[in-house]
Amino acid sequence: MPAPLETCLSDLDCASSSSSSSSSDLSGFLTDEEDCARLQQSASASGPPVPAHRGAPGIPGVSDTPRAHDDEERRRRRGRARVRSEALLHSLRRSRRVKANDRERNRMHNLNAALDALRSVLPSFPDDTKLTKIETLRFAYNYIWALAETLRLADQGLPGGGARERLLSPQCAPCLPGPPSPTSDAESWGSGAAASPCAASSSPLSDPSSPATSEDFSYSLGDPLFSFPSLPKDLLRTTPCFIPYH
DNA sequence: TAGGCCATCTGGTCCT
DNA sequence: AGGACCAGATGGCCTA
Repeated sequence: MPAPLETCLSDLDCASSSSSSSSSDLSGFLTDEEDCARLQQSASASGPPVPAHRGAPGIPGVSDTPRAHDDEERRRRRGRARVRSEALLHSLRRSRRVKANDRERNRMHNLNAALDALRSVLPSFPDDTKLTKIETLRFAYNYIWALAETLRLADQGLPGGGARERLLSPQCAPCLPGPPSPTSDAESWGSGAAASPCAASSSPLSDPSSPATSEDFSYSLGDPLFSFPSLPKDLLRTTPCFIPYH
């Protein structure tokens, strides 16, 4: 357990003078434990604060007296100790900052790994373009919505229920990994558009019954279909995702 | 070359 | 008290 910074500081404040035993190894960064150990060693080696020169009453201080010489020496030591203390304090702060940077870097790496995992379960793009972070999030949002909508329609006894048309429309195409499997009910997929804001604003494929081609999936990454709607959260839960934002 | 995206650093704030 | 989280700043790389 590293000693608190305040402890080190208070120790340093008490160190008005210091022996030469505490070398200041400022090259490289020290651990907190090392820093505090050194700081405390420095403080303990210096002893209690040296009282100010009281001088003998009636005897004016003269610089070349032995007492005045001692005072001068103490002042010099105090100055050197302070320089060392500040350097070590800087080193201590630097050390903690480096550790925090390392943790932050690691945290961001974990976040990126999670984003990669998310990309891996999303439909891949025709041109293999790697989605940016924001695109990944928007795409995932849309994709989840499209899948949920498909399930909802299926639960309503509308197998497909026009879902294929909607989902394969230029606006919704990125929400699906590809055309339905050959074993799926092609007829049910091909007919009738469900009443949804998505369907209302989408234009179906020229031939909905045919497998979607890469051209069917053509879109630009900057397309508004990837946008989050700028709507309140509660509205987001019930509103299809394809609301452009500008 | 401007603009977008990204990684990293940094200091502040919140949480355990 | 220390770590997690967050947002701003900065600089590098890439592309239209």
